[in-house]
Amino acid sequence: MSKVRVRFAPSPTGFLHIGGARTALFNWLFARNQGGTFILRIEDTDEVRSSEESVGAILRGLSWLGLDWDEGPTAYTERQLEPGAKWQEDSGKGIYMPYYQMNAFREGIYKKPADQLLNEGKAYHCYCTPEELESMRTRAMLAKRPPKYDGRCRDLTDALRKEHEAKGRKPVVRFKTPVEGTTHFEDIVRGHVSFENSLLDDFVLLKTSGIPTYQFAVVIDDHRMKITHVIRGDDHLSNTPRQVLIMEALGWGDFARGLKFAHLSMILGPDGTRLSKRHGATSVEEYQKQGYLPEAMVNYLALLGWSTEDSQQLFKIDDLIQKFSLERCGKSAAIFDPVKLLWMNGEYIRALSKPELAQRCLPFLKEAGLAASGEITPYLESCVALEQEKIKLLTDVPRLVDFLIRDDFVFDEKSVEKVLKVPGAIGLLMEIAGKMRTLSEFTAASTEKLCRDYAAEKGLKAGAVFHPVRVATSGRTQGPSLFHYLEVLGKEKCLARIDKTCATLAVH
RNA sequence: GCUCCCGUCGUCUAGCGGUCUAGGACGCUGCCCUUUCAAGGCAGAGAUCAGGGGUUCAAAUCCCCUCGGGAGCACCA
Repeated sequence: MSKVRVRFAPSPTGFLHIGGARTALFNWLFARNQGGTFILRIEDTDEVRSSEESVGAILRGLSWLGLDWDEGPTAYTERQLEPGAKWQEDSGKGIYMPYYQMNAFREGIYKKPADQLLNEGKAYHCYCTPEELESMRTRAMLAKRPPKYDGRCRDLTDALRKEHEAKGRKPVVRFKTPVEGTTHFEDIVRGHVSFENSLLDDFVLLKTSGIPTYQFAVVIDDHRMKITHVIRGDDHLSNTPRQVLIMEALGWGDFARGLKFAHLSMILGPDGTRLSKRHGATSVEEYQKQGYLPEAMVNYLALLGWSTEDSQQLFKIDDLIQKFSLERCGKSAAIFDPVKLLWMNGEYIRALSKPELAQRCLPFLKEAGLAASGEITPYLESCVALEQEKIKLLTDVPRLVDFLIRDDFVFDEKSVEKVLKVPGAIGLLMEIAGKMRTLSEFTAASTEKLCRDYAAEKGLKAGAVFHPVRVATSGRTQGPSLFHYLEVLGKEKCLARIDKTCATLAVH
């Protein structure tokens, strides 16, 4: 049994979206589970839609998710792009370079097999213009027939060929699809799949520019890179017979028969249609910006179309790798549920150690101007820790800890109205402050005892003391555990805040 | 239009002929804990297994049909 080799082969025509990330993840999990090789290949043969920016976004997205590849372009983290430089200039890593298809094209990698098919009469030049093809298609549609190419250039005479050439027409290379027979292949998630060849038309292998089409490049590269399993979205299911046919025509029947496919179900938006921009965030980078943890995203994505027998929900990454299998991938499409992702993110945030959590929050704190020093101080770490169980998104943090860091926090009018602007509130606060001043140890335990004793002494409910203290020191009725944040704030600040509140209130 | 794929609680799913009066998770409801908000604990509502025919002593599980959803049919990938 040869070693597993899988690839994730995105086309750089946009950012890394949720569906692509899921495909990449399943490839990666399978490779890691099997002790195989995970390859990243950039399919940039679309001259007009491919972009430098997209390559960067894909590399960045994969890195963020922790999906490292064994062969492919140099990782984003190892190679920051200098201005003006191109990702494709990167030599990458691995023994089957290049991993950018346009680089392979420049090296003439696709020309040889195309010539072979041409010479053996398994492919031919087609001189039809886009206009001719278009009218062919509309006529077929009107006649209620499948919009297929009719094969008119299959047996072009030399004279006709010369005539086209004389007019300056550049040919494409078309594959001579067998008109009869059935093409079979094995799919790990779908089982045995077969298609009638008669349904397929003579599709294009090489464009007029000489650049290969997806169908052709994929076959050449999968063979070249000795891929053993093709794991991709099931939107490619009906492309598969074409690819198998090409392999057989090239004499790679053994390779074709050994190749295993796994067509993963699609991910849909909440309304059951294909996930798109109008469903909100669809790129993994947007989720990063919104404060999701990559490990939560990975865990959530793994559960979209894959499950264990006991429906386990939370997985440490090593656990996931160990339990993952293609056989347990489902066939039906799954709807992406942002609510469950959010829950899972909270789970992962709660599982983080305090220093780690603070570190993850740093970019968001900086952005909000709450990390003056630019790094995590012990004080900042304590502030974040106070809110840990409440955090669903890292972007929640600045809002949550703001009052602990800035002394000019704003008071919530409703809270002030309800809790402080009541008879006796100022007196109570001043007395509490007076007692606090005498405290030698200013801890959660000591301040709590102080407040409880005071309440008992005055015959008040504990809440009647706690709430004014909370609003006086934080500006609102909602927040972390009162005495714990008082301890973090420290005696001096607490007293200053209570005094200031009393002074302000007394004026009105 | 043609071809292919899919169809279990609102959602992700377990189930691979009897152990299913269909299990788990998110969400939802209630209760408990509690200084607030969360978190946590407990309980509950929620699926005649898309519908209809078969096969079988026995079907969510096997077969057929219908319906519904999705995908593909480019010199895009």
